Amino acid sequence: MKDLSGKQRKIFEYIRDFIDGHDYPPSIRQIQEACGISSTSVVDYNLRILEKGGYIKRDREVSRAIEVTHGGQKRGRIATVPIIGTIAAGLPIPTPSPDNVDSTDTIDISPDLLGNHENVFALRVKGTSMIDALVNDGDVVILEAVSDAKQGDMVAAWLEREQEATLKRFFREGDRVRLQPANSTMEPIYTEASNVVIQGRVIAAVRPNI
Amino acid sequence: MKDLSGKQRKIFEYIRDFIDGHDYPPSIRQIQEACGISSTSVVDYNLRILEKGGYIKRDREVSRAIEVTHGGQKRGRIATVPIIGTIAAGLPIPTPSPDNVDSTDTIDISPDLLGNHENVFALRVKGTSMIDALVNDGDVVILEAVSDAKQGDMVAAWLEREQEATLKRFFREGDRVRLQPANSTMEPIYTEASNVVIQGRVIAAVRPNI
DNA sequence: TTGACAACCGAACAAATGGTCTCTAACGTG
DNA sequence: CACGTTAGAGACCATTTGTTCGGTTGTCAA
Repeated sequence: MKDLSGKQRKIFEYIRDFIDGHDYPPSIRQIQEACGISSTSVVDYNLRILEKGGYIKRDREVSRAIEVTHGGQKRGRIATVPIIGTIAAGLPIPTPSPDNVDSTDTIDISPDLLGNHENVFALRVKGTSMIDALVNDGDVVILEAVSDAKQGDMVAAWLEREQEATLKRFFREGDRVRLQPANSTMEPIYTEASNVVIQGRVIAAVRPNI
Repeated sequence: MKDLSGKQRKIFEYIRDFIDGHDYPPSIRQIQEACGISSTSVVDYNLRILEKGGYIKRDREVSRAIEVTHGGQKRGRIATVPIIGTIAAGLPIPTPSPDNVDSTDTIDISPDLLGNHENVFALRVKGTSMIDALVNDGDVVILEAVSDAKQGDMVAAWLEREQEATLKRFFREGDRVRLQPANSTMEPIYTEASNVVIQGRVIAAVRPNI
């Protein structure tokens, strides 16, 4: 990155930022204007250098055909999941609503982490109360908003009588429910089906910045 | 997605695939050819419908200015991290080398999960032996290849005498080392510094497909 | 039958755009 | 100084490209 002149670095960063903002690359004349260059030939000249250095890739004769390839980062499809609140033992589990989904607090993940689930949201784990689900303070759990669960699903559930939130595997056994911790060395809890309100199905968990 | 004609869906999918392949959008005439349409005006006609339906966004008068916006998925920078092997108690921890990094087994994550670390690789967790690090069978841990650690870093370490891999927080205490599990209810282990080979620093963990 | 309308075709236009050519200026090297 | 290289300026050209306009076809309801 240090074998570039100031002008070249400026061009490179402009292209990168433009793509981030517009989802398509800038034209040569847009680069020219934005970087205060007086001729398209100068832009072309420097783009050749950038291409030779492996910073970008160009398809000749095709407009806006600039591809940024640097830093091991490519561009691809990402899913931006809103983090609508926190989950902790004593707090009710937030549910997605127009009030809290347009927040600026989001997490970007790969779409294949989502499968093809819809109504996906995320919760930040507060405290160590979910440790039997193998998630700790600061972790983020990705959930699908559902109110029913199949056998063995990992769910976020609210226990009415205990007034407590929990993450467990769900097993219906007659008119009772077994809630099994992810950590197999820990004991399950049993309760009546009417005491369990399912708020979402856990589809992934992310632990950032360890 | 069902209020689209066959032709419109074909156009939409072509645009999406083209962007995935080239990192810049196709021109109207490229869409025309690829979808077997006889006139550019038909493409324009259908693009207007797609835009009205919220599937794409267009900047008028600008070539290749098509932005795909659908399914909550946008496009952005992603980091593709190679999964170079598995980590389990009794197995040596793989280290990145040209032999095993160009594999097809990768995981896509958001770059801000990485910070600005370099030499990043990933390991798939096998078995439940890492459960005291709050990671379970099938989880993926993201590591930075380092051979030294600061106080409190979460590291992947190889214990020479025990011939065992482990994920723990690292604390140097004189000529001894304390390895502290992430689960604070579990007990640390103490050993000599010479018995510990640090293979990497854990920077994130992902639990897919719960 | 008529009219409205959606979908499409073919052609043409004007703007946008990439590339190239010539010419300068600065700089270092022998 | 002569020479080559690098960096840039300005003009120009040929495509590429988005857009528009008139016409056509098929469907369906009044």
